Amino acid sequence: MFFTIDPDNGLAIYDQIMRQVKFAVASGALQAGQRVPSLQELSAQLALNPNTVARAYRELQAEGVLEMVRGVGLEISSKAVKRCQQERDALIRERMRSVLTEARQSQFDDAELQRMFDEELALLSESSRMAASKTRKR
Amino acid sequence: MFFTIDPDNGLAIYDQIMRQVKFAVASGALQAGQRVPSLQELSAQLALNPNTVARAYRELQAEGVLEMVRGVGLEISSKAVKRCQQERDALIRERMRSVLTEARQSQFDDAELQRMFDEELALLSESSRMAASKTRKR
Amino acid sequence: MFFTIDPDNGLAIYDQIMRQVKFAVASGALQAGQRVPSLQELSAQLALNPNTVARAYRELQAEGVLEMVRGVGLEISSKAVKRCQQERDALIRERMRSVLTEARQSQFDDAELQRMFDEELALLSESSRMAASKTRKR
Amino acid sequence: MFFTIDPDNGLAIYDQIMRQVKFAVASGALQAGQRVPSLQELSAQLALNPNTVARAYRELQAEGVLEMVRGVGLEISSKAVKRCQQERDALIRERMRSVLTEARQSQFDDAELQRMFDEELALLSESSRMAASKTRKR
DNA sequence: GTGGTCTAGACCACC
DNA sequence: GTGGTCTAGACCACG
Repeated sequence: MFFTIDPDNGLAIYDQIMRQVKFAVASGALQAGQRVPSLQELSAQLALNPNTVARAYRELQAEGVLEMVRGVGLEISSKAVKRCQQERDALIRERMRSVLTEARQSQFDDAELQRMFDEELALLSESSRMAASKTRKR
Repeated sequence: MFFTIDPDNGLAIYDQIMRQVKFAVASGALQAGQRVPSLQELSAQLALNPNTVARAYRELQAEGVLEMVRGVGLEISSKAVKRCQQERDALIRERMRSVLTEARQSQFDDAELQRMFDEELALLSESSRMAASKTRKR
Repeated sequence: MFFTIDPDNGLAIYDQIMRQVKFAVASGALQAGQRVPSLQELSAQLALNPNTVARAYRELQAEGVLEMVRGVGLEISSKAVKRCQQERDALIRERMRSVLTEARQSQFDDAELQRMFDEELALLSESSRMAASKTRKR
Repeated sequence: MFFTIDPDNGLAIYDQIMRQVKFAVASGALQAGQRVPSLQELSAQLALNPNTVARAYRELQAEGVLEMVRGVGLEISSKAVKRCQQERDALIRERMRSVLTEARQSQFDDAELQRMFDEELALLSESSRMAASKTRKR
């Protein structure tokens, strides 16, 4: 498991950790029942204070994403997977709606929006293709 | 000028004011040279602490969107219009890109994304049509 | 609002604060919309670190008992009252059941239990009467 | 001897073991002089870390409930029975008092409390009757 | 003034 | 070894 933290992100660090855990669960990178890095491990790896990681984990427990196994550590709750996926999908749709709403208010018409959508999608595919070929070369 | 403020928006109130001013400039609702409501007027109208409005206006001055005219008040800078439009367009494109990026990372494929895009756009057109017809009836 | 904290209670201090807030809400001592003491006030009054109080308040927010009003403070959510009452009642009934269950397993019969119940209730009424008369004298 | 352990009980596992041993002594399920399962047996049976069982036994020895008999194992101390019973009774009375106190503070009046008491007792008798008839059928 | 976040480091209970 | 709790004190954003 690798997390990337950006302290200047606007989002609180504990929140970034929470999101990345949920995202990993939703995408299957973290399976139900799988252990999550210990407080000590993760705080060392990310060069953070253990309390910061502890807060993220504590709130993930409160949300039912993580479960504690005494003397062992924290692991992904089996009930969490579906919820994380739904949460992620709802989030994306919500953001899509918000972008389109704002664009419409700014007098963008459908054709312009479709063009912007296509351009960005193409750009994205391009860059992911490049990343993939880069990986292959390694 | 009518602004709508949502205190539970996550965004700071002063930021919401700034965005709405810039948005109004970009869309032509506020023209260059036009006066902006005074601190007292706006804070009273929005039931906000004058400090909050003051901060928004102060930062808009710093960005060159507003200009102080002695004995008159604050008005829209003539240089501001183009910049606000560019800013708005860049912002929307940026957000579109960010949504698509995140969606791709969540294993959405192009077809699904196009479908979601179309659905949300249709929904939006529908609701704006309804709003329009409602307005016509008044 | 007066809270009493016992550091050697077994329960975490932040938990004691949470319970007492919920209890005060359930019993009507704290009304919906009413402000709760600020972090600084309460931590000073209880001689606690502000972080400890902050955690209690943060989790009460997460549970929907408190709501933040920016620049003002935290206040009792209107939706919280009923939930706090139900929570309190369920808790008491649950504990009553647990005591009776354990007593039954220890071969107490109904008559003995009823006697113990009456004795303790009488004792309780006695002591509350004394407290009341003491208060009256002040 | 059958113990039931609930890892998510709030109570520490070693504490649950201690309570159940004392409870069995108080109720006569474990007689004075009777041997208690060995560390290995009990830890295997309950799927627990032997250290956990060891700690429970160690503290029960310190309290004088268990006695080490060389070459034999741990057995129930003869002095333990009365003390366990008293402890149990005091515990139950204490918990009854605590429930009633809290209920009173929550504005329950005597009639309500008596009703809750009767209901829960009836429920309990009901369920124990059902369990008994179930056992008879086997 | 309000709360929010983070760091640093302590002690504890449990396995 | 695991996480849980608390303290002390810093800095920031917001109103």
